[in-house]
Amino acid sequence: MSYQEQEKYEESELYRIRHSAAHVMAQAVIELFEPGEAKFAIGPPVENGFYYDFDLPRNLTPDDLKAIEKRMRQIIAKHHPFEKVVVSAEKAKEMFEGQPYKIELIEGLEEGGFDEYGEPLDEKPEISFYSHDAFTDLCRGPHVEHTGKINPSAIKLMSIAGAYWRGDENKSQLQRIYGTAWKTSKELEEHLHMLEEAKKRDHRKLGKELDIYTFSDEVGPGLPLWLPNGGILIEELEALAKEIEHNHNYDRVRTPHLTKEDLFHRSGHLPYYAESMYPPMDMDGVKYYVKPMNCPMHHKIFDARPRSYRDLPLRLAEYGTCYRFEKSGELFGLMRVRSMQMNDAHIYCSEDDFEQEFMDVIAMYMEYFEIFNIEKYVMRFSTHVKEGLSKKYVDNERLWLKTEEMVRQAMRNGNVPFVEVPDEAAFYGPKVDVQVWSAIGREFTLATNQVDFSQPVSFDLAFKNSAGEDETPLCIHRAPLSTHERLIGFLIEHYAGKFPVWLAPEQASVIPITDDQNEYALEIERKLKAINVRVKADLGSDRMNAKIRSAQKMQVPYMLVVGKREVEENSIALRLRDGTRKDGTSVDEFLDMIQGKISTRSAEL
RNA sequence: GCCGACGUAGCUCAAUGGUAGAGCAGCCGCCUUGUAAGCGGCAGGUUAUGGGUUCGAUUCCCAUCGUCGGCUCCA
Repeated sequence: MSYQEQEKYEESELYRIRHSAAHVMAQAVIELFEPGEAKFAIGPPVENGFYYDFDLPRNLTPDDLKAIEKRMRQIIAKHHPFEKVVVSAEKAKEMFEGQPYKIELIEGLEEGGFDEYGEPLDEKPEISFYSHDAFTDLCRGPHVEHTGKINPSAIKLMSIAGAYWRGDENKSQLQRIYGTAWKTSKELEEHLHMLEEAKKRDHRKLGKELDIYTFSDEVGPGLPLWLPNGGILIEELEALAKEIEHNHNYDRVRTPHLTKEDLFHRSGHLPYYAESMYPPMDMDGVKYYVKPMNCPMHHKIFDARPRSYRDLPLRLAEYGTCYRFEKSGELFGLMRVRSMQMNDAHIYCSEDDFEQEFMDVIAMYMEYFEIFNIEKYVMRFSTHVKEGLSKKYVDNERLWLKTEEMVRQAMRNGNVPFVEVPDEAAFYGPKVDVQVWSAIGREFTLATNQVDFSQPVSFDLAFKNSAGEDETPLCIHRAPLSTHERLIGFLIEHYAGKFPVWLAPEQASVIPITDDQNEYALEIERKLKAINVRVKADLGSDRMNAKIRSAQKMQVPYMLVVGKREVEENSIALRLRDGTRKDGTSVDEFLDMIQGKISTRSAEL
């Protein structure tokens, strides 16, 4: 669901159904325990369903889930009406005695401060309850008229998960039950089918099947090993990035993986980012850290000699390898790893040049998105919050406000739609991220474009302006192609393994029908290799059908079937990955065609 | 890191308180084939690791490691 659609969803019938289903589920869960034993927290509708969080005397099991679902159907069958009452805060607290989470919510509402997610509210809301059958919940609604409006054959409890109260890892951990609810059983089935289909695109599954990457317990969690096919993807992506960056006047640099501790103190990574860094290693009493980001080293390159305004904007690019100590539970296939190569660059510019440089990066996003046919994404403008200053964010409110306004204006002037998200900035400045979704619906930041007003100061970076005075540059950190890891994880799912020809690890497979055509197949292989096509003649003892099948499974874009006829005609029977056949294609014609597809990075076969 | 589930051959999965079996992949042979699996054979596992219970553990228990579903966090 996009952010824009959220407003409409809250007014929909489906939203009321799901919200009501959450209440029914809560009743069923509470009934499993002695009165007062089960504490319940919140239970909102979410995309495709709902959840409810509980604090229970014991852990729920999958068998409980079945029992809860069964009980829900009984409650639904009784057509209990949902009734709303507005009450005073005192009365509300009285009624929820022994329910600490509810009391906390009521106190939040009473102060007019926060909603059920702990988000600040503009005005003091009324306190209302919704009741059905024997269950009453603090709730602002809305609900369906009665439980019978929930279709008992269109609901399903999906999973049990842990979740922190108010999303705060320092608070108690609750048990969350996720459910899905629809209007009809057909919609439910379609949803479940869609989840199955999504699993087939999961990059962890396809990455294995297509021999792209692997993990080894001995190497370590979150440290992917790229197989040859993955190596090809990386090289193609780097070639693309280098080409585009060349066109946008970037200079390429290279920096080491290790740095002395002091550099990261100066950059602010220590302490702001320390939690995500691998612990230091000690060399003769000096501490070294593996780098979680490339920026400090690029700053030193900027500072390698005195700079003039004539040097600016200075754009330093590097596919830098970084290491971040992500918490174990945060790892996720290729999308969230501990070693990564970033499509990194740092742009040093004057304030006057800022808008143009920032928007040039946004334009670069668009160039890439066109090449990859990426259409579903959201630009997120992440800003600081005052309370985070000196804790999560460098302590300079004036520059935060100033740079945030610069970004806001630049995005508006460029007519780029974005959503603004407070309290998600980098420690050194505001940023615009591109959010995408994995096949299984998990949200990820793909590209990023960040302003940094802090590090240039702490690194004493300066250039002589045209008046001959020292001026501090702004720094833009940007990664339009994300990291190889996350981008490739994303692309595997985006293409469902069917990479465009230019990216495909194996671009063509020559398939002789009998051994008599082996020589001819090798000749075609040679011709293709000569124009740098990744091709293999499949001379194995399998029958042609089996060879086609294995090429199909590896999503090879072109299968060149050659039999007696083709040898005589100096042609190929071309089969595209999508099943299209072009028999009698001349060899020269095919050479031209594949070369064209590759050189233009065509999305078409 | 936290809550929960899971961990059998390269892959997908089966079985059992008496030291495991299939399909695919691999290797060898036969077949010489016209657009998604030709046939036969061989080989492959200290059942993640380390303890414990037991006459006996892969199966039961504990710990560790890893993976997965979430939470937190993020490129």
